[in-house]
Amino acid sequence: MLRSVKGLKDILPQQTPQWQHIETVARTLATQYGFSEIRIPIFEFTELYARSIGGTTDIVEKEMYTFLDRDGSSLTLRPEGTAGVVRAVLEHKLLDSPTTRKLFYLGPMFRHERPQAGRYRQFHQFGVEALGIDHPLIDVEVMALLCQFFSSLGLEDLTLHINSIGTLNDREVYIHKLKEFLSPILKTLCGNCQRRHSTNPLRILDCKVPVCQETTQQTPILIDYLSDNSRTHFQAVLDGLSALDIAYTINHRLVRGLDYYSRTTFEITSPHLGAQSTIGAGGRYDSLFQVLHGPSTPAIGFAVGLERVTLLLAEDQTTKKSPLFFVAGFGDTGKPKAFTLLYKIRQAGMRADTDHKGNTLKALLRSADKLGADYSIIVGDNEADSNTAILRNMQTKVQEIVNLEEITQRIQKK
RNA sequence: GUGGGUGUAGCUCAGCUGGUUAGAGCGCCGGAUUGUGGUUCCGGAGGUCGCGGGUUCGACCCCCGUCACUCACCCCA
Repeated sequence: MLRSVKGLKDILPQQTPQWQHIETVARTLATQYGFSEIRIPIFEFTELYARSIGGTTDIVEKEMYTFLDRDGSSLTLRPEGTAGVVRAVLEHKLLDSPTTRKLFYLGPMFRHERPQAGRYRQFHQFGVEALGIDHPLIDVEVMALLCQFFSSLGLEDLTLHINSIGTLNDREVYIHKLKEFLSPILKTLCGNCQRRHSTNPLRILDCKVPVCQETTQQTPILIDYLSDNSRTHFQAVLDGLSALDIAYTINHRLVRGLDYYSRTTFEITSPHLGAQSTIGAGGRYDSLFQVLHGPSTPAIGFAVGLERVTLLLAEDQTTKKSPLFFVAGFGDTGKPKAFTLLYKIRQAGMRADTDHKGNTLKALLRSADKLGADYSIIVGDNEADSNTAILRNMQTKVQEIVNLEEITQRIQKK
């Protein structure tokens, strides 16, 4: 049997109402907060991601779906949204208009990871990007939107973790201190962390190995090494969150994985998800524009993993649909008349269906029942001859005879 | 890339320490006379027991390999 590719999921008809709901909430809220939707390509030149995400990150090193185009250029399925948005913004000079500096997107991303609960090779993200605004209150706005998105969906028990990883300079100073502190006790750390010490020392902070957690209790704290600017900014963000009554936890270990982050970083976690507990995360990326040869532009954004959101949502997200009319036509004259009627009802904007195979009233009503019809419209030869139809309420079994010409008008009110 | 768990009907699962025709519930299809569904009753279809090899008189069951799914590590949304 042909199967789907590993790590890819079909979203089946039972689940699409839930997805539509999530997407509607995302679009509505983002719009309320002043963001406009942008739709960018699903693949880009590999260079874009290599440069923006960072050459030593796992994403770039081993998780990208990269392939050669016919002319030999290297293309990559987007592993995240920010890089593409920034590219599009630069390409179309969107920074020049105040109406196109706050953008949001919705769509699939691709990473070649080993699938796991809440982690897929094609997954969907809802993300926002606020560009060109340095003010700490935009950080607060973005986090407020993120929190409101989750609460609108009815998610509970979530924690907003926040930290500041400072500017590149701040971090250099800190990383130096950190390595200095860890050097003498390096042997006590796990093998992974011993390696990280030289490659990516910040990551040691969020190592889950107990020994490492223990020893890193005593390490210098990043926010103690922030420059005055970064520190003031961070404090203003925290004050802003408090002013809005948004609960947060300062998490000194929160260091984002992508190279382009700076200063404010945040993450929302749920205790109900197993190992992949982060459902949304983001932060500032003030230097990304320059990395991509654009003008120096402060920016902040977040991305939400939609599959993880669906895992937290109640299964029975039954969305109310408009009533379904089942047209039950049978007999030599009834059947054709019913088919025209079916078309007319649909043209009038109502939801209607039939069963072409059913030739007896019994079989047709059974089909109506299985399709979950609210009303059946019965057109047998008798009805066809008198130009009428029987309108049957499937729940109450109440029936009435309606003239064929008036039927669409008659049921419009149902 | 590394490790653990699982793999029997469309779905959820049963199948005793290896023993011959592999079962149940749900679902699906059909019937219970003449133009009225859901309930009930009756009947039916549907399975290379993931795949390949081995041990055995005999394997769904034991062994090896392989694939798939799944969870965890790594990392991330």
